[in-house]
Amino acid sequence: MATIRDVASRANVSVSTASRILSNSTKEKYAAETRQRVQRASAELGYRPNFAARALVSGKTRIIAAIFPRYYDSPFTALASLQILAGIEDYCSDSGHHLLVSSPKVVDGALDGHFVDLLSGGYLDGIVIDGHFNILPIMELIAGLQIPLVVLGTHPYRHHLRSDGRLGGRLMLEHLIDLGHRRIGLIAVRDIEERLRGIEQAAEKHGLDFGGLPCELGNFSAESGAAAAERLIRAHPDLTAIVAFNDRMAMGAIRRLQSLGYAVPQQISVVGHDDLPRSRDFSPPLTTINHRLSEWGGLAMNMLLQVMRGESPEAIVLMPKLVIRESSGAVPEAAHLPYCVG
Amino acid sequence: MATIRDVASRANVSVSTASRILSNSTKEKYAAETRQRVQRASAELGYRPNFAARALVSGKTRIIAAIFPRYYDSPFTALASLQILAGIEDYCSDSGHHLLVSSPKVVDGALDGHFVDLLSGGYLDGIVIDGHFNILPIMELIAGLQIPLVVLGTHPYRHHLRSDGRLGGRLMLEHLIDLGHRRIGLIAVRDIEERLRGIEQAAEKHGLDFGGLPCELGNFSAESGAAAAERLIRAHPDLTAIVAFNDRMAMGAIRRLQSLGYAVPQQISVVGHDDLPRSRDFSPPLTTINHRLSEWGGLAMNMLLQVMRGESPEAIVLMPKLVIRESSGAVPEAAHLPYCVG
DNA sequence: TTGATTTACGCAAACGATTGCATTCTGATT
DNA sequence: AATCAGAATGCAATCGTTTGCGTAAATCAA
Repeated sequence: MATIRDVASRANVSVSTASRILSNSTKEKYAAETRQRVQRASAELGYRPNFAARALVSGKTRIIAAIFPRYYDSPFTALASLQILAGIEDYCSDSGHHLLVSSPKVVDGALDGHFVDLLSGGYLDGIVIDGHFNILPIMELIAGLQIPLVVLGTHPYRHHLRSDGRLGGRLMLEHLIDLGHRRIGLIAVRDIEERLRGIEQAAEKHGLDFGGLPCELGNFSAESGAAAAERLIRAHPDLTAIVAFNDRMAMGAIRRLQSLGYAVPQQISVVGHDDLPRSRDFSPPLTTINHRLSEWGGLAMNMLLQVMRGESPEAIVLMPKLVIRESSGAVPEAAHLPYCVG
Repeated sequence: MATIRDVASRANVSVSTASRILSNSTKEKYAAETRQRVQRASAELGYRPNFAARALVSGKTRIIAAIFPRYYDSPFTALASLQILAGIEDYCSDSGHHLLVSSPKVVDGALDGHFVDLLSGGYLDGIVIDGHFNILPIMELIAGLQIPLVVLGTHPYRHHLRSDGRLGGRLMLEHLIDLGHRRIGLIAVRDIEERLRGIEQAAEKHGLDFGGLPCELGNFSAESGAAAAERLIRAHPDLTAIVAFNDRMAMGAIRRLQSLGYAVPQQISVVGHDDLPRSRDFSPPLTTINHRLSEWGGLAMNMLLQVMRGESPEAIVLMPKLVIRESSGAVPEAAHLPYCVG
């Protein structure tokens, strides 16, 4: 590979002259003729500055990392991660940066050496980290290194970006309430506190007894959703609607309900959460909550660039959107009978 | 950040001694006591070698790139890319490397400067590139740079890894033939040559007139699959099976067939291709071809490491697997009637 | 005792860029 | 003629490592 020395000697100038001309330094004046000679020599040799040398003197690598901590065994397998990643990548190259992805294993709060090397070795100019789970050990490490950082998710950090989880919960329940539902079952998941609080909020606002809502736990999977739905409907045959904490569980629930003979949404409505691509093609198409994931990457990257410039951007809290499709409908007439008769 | 100079002076040794001890150079002998002093100083200061300095002298960055060229506007949105990426990431950190992802835009065979910088600037120790589309311009650039490379897909390169597309096609059709189907429609896609050849091969082997198979074109989307299926069944009401070139089109086809009053698989069988995660949960669960994508990342990374060590590993051609589920079944009795009666 | 080895470590030159501080040159001004 | 300003360019230090080679001290063989 041609070095700047080669360019300089081919253009009959000193290395420093070549360097300044090639980096478009406007501070120094150079004769137009000299500029041309250097540019031409550079082009002829196909010169590309060596990135390591540059990084060494400037302290900048133009590399940005997207960190998706891995707690169980799964890396960034979730579709959400991919969407975010794609968004970041887009803006990354637009701003002249390269994107490095890392899924460090966090075992008992200890970070593996390889990952510490990445952060402490000066590889990175900036970081976007998925903070939907516990990232304390990583945050501490980064704090000591002063690397510009943006956190995605609920982790409290000055520069962060998240969706309003509580609003997400509220929208789900209020939608059902608006449709006339009162006997509503929950398929929840541990550690999704905000979403539950949103549901509580909506319940209280509309005079529903939150504590009295039947609730079963799932683990995100379709299978767990199916099982939970079956437990719910067996214990409470009068339910007219179910709120599932994610789309996969909602889909599992719907399939199970259907095979138990319930029509969705004619007899029972189901609303999900996350708006997976497939939720639109599901039958029936799923009513769900969209967290605008496709915007995250761009927004995060934009925020990070600001931090890197030394600015101090405000945290961003995105409003999720209710996506009404066909898995939710008005309360069936029969369901009103108990009220009419009793 | 502490430099090796700090470590050296704290341990009262020269920089070179510190360097050699810290990098576990076995060539030189050092007193056990000296070793300890250096190690301790390093630990106390939290020393981490500066990666740029290292890269500058060694010429190695320990960074590997996964390149997913972007032709239309979509980057690595496809689930397949994600699976592969996850696999690569896994093995990457195991071997002490970091993973950088890049989705260069290729416009009229021209590469953007930012991407050229990445390759020519010495950022990378190795590359895994998705070669399912035309990557000639990128390949040329890499060739001139001598960067160890592994190609994923059909691009002919010494070190490559791909799935046997022809076998994938054969398995689909043979499965249907085994079930007794003879009147089979195709929902194909342009530029997927091998898969079609596999189908042709299977047809001829079993005495079916390949040229006579009804065929409609789709564009990968569920919607296009639905439309193609409708055209097929209207033009050829006697079809008992449909081969779709991917799962999304297969699902679209099934939904459309169902809404047209056909039972799948009782009246008509449908087989897809790719084995998406959702295909298992579809109703009916899809019979499809699995290309073992989850193995790709690991295999590619392993091959790349060999190339980086100067070895010359053989190309790998993976055998896809037929996954039989419930969207395909035996030929309906009625379909045999024409043969019996005629 | 002397010369040859070995052991344990330090000196200093790379690697390829950037950049503060000269230095040279050309006119213009006094 | 001397001085000076500014334009155009070069010198050399620097970033933090690695590594070839040199060297002092200790050990050993004869």
